[in-house]
This record gives sequence, C-alpha cells and structure tokens, in this order.
Amino acid sequence: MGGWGGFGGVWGDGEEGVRFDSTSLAAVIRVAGELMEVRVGLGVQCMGIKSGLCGHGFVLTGLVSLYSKCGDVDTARFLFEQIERPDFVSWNAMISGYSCNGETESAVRLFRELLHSGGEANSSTIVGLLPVFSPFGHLELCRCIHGFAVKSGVDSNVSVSTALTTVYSRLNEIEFATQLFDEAPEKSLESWNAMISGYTQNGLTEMAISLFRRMQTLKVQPNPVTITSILSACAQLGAVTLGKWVHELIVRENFQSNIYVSTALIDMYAKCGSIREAQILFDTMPEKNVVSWNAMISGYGLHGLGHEALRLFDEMSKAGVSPNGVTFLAALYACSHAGLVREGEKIFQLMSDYGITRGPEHYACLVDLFGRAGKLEEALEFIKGMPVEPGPAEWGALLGACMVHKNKALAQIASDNLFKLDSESVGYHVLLSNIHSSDGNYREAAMVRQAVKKRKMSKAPGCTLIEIGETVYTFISGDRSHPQSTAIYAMLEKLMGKMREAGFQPETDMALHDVEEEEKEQMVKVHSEKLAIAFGLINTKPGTEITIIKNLRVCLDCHNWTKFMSKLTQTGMPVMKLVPTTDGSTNKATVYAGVPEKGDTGKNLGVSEWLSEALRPLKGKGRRGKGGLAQHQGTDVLHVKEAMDVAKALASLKSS
DNA sequence: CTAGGGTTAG
Repeated sequence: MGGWGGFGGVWGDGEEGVRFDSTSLAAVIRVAGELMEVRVGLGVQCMGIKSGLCGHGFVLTGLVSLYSKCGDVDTARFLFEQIERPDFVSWNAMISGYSCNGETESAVRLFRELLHSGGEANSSTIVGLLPVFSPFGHLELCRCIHGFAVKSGVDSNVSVSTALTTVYSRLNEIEFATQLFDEAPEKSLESWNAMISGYTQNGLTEMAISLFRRMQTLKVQPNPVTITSILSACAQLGAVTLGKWVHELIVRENFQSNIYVSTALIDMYAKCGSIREAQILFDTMPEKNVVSWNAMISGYGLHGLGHEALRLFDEMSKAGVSPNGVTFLAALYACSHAGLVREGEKIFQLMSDYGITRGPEHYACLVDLFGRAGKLEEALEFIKGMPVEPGPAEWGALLGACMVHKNKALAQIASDNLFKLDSESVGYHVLLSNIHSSDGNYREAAMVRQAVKKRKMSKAPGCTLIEIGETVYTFISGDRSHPQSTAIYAMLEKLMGKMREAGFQPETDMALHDVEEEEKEQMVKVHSEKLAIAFGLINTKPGTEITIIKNLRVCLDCHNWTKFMSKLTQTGMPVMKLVPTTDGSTNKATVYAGVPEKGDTGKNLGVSEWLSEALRPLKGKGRRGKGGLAQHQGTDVLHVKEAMDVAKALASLKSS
C-alpha cells in the first residue's frame, strides 16, 4: 500500500497533538471519493486499520462509497457486510454503488432486502436506486420506482424529481421527463440543467434553448453545467449567434477555466463553421484533456483539414495526453475526408501500439478511406482480411463507395453481405434502390422500396437549418409551409433559369424513375438545402455570409448545384463559396449572398411553431457516449458515409 | 459526520 507519501506532510510523523477519530476519517474519505483520489482514500483506510477505527460504521460507509466510485463494487459489498448495524445511509450508499456501476439488478435486490428487513426508503434511497447511468432497457423498472416514489410521497422531493427527469430523458421518454419537470413543485438549478440537457441530448435543441430563455426570464442564474448543455445545442443547431452570446456570458462569469465549458465552446465553433475561432480557443486553453483534443481533431476533420488534424494527433502524445478510441476515429475520419489514404493506414496500424481495441467504427472508417478515394478493390481486400467478422458498418461503407463510383458488381457483393447481416437498416435499402435505378433497373429499385415500405421502416427526413439574424429556420424537402414560400420558389426558379442558360445539368442519375406516383412526386420535391439557400439569399444583404447545416448528406445534385453557382460570379448572381470546402463532408456550405429580392427582406417571420413540428422527426436520437449502447444504426452509419461524392466534386472544382 | 440529482469529444 505504498505511494501516498504526500500524506505524511499533513499529519507529520513526528507531530503530536492532532488526533483523528472516526468522524474526521469519514470526512476525509468522503472528500477523497469526490475527488476520485483513490490513493488518498486507501491511505486513510490504512490509518483506520492501524488505529482500529476502520470497524466504525461511518468509516465503513464512507469506504463503501469510495470503492463504488472507483468501480470496485465487490470490495464495497465486502465492506458493507462488515458493518454491524448498517443505518439507512449505509444501505443507500451500497444501493447507489450498485446502480452507478450498472449493476441494476443487484441494486434492486438490495433495495428489496432493505424493505424486507423493515428499513425505510427515503428520497435518497430512490435517487440512488434509479439507474441513471445505465438506463437502457429499464423503462419498466423506472416506472415502478417512480410509482414507489409517488406512493411513499417523496416524488415532490427536488432530488427525486430531478433524477427521474434525467432517467426518463436518457430513455428518450422526453414527454415523461417534460411532465415531471413542469409539475415539480420546486425546481433547483440541477432540475433546470437536467431538463435542458435532456432536450439537448434528444436532439430537441430548440426546446433546450427556449427553456434556457425561460430560465433567464425567471432570473435563475446558469452555471457551467447549464452553459455546456446550451453550447452543445448551439453546435447541433448551427446557432452561432447564440453561441457567441453564450461565449460573452462565459467571459463575463469567468467560466472559461472550466474544461467542460471550453471544450464545448471549441466544438460549437468548429461545428458552426468557425474553425479559426475554435483553434484560437484551443491554443489558449491552459489545461486540455483527451476530450478537448478529440474535439479539436474532429473539428479539423470536419473542415477537411487533414494535415492539421494529424499535426494535432502527434502533438497530443507529446503533450502527455494518451489518445483513446475516439481520438483514432477522429484522426481516421480526417484522413478519409482529406484523401490521405497512406496516412490513414498508418494511423490505423498505430492503434495496436497504443493498445486500443479497434471497433467496427474504426474498420468501417478505413473501408471508407479506401472507398472514398476510389480504391474499391483495396477496400474489399481490407474487409476480407479483417481479423474479426465484418459487420453492417463495413459492408455499408463499401456499398456507399460503390454507389459513388458506380461499380455495380462490387455493389452487389457488398449489398448481399449487408442484407444478410442487417436487413432492417433503412439507409442501406435506400442506397441499394438508388444503385438499381441509376443503372436503369427501375423494377428492382421499386421492389427494394416496396420492401422498405412493407417493413414500415422510416428514415429521418433530410432537414436543413439556416440562421438568419438570431433565428434558426428549418426546411424539409418540398417545404411550402414557410410564409415566404412563394418568394423562395420564385428565387429558385430564377437561379435555375440562369444556371441552365450557363449550361448546368441536373444530376438525375440517382433519381428514381419507374416507381409509384407518390414516390415520383417525392423526387420532384426540391431538396431542403436549396430552399434554405434561396431563403438565405432573399433575407440577407449582399455580401453576407450564410451557413447552412444539414442533418444528412447533401445529395450529389445539390452539391453540383452549389458548386456550379460558385462559378457564376457575374453581377446580379450570388457569389458562393463552399465552406468545408475541401471535403464538404460537414454537409455545410457557406454562401455569400448577391443581390437580394425586393420586398420582404428582414421581416420577422415568427415560424417557431412549425419549427418544432419540423424537428419532431429528429427527436429520440439517443444519448451519446454514456451507457455503452451502440448508436451505430442504419442512418447513422449512412450519415458517416456521407459526402464521398464531394471529394470528386471538389476535385473537379479545383481543376476548373 | 456517512448516502443522493445536472456537464464536453465520435
């Protein structure tokens, strides 16, 4: 039990006089647990053993908590059993220990034991029992616990209602969460934070922001936790104006030193297109953890700055921060999108040196690296040579690449394998359907579509966001719900006319021709990105920078359309610049507006009602990261595969 | 005194 030498200085060996008892020991253990200072905690435990105080209930309870926090529930349980007469705090500590470590069943079993032994459950017991860290698959249980809380009258307790709000949010049951929050008789800052974060992580970003505004109105002061969630919402939404306002608030309140806040700020700027701003913030960060590095590397990747991403990857190790799986994924993504095939392979090899296990996402990213660069055979060879069985992600990546490079034979191989593994995934069905129709095989394309319909599968609708002034507007394909709809379509007509005159040819290869009437109509609908761009051109002054953000990949036609427009620089036409630019992978384009239409410029449109309606299909996207539930399903993977055609589009843009 | 709710990267 060596290595807690620093401790001697505090209670120096030779210094007499200061005696400690079970109380001070328990207090120090608690602090050690909070700070995750395992060694200090263990040191205190040694002192306890030496002084014979370790048998004391308070001390043991503190240790139960400490070991639980460190993930060692077995030791915690052992210590719990040493407590002669455990009080309710001891029980709560052990129940919550199980729950925090994902051992939900054991937590429930112990809870039952507590009730059987005649013990009482108070609000803290409920809070500790709720599986907030591993809620997946436990909706029924949460409802039961909720019911128990109501019956025992503790549901009005702030901690209980906050914990319930959190757990329902993480189960994507946002209606339950909202109801609980609204009906809570008392709201703490934590309650507000739980609800805002719940909205953010379910993709209901505008709800998060509107709740934040309500908080401001009620003069509830936000703290760094609030700010972190709001920044995440801004990042998802591309709401850079609000993001900048929040940045000012951060400076005013001195929140910059909080690592969560500054990392979220970097992520927000990168995702909103201001990579330079993100970089400045990153460079001036006094302390960076692995998440900060990952955010910055991802940001570079998103902007097609592959070499910058790799430079950072190298610097990171030198700075003494070890990369993790996400770091490698971000670096591979950056290589893939910048066409750095050899570099990407090297990074992939490097993973074993760092002892990091390769997941399906890493393999798929490498398939994407080859596929995007047109090295389809190499991609197939790679899949065949994989040490683990290739899954839907890898075949999906290959299929996507085949679609872009129009390789029917390989696409067949990829899709055969894919459907064997993942016949439920909608994204791939759409991809396959498009391959068939691009080949003129409309009957097969229609059959695939039919299969999709039969299974009642649905795909997240394409949705484009644009910020004008301080409002974010949302467009879906064929949208006519906007008050300025007529002007938008007129603008599009005008642009199309000019472009055709200049020789623009729409990309129709991927369109479905021989399908049902209803679906044909679907194809005729104008994609949301064009609508958003037209809307932006109408509502901004000449020369204004407009950024659009899409939830899915920008289609080939829309990319070509934007690219073509960028060439048209004569007076009277909009001057456009593709922003991510070198790879387009961010589904983001920045447009410099030309001459706006007369009339409705700058009007306040008040479309917030239908905005939330339009975003409804995007909800329930699930909580990221925590809980270990893989979110790599159909559309997500498709989303990752995006923009393979962009590399080509940009190559031709460069050469022209 | 000992237990308990909210935060960043893919």
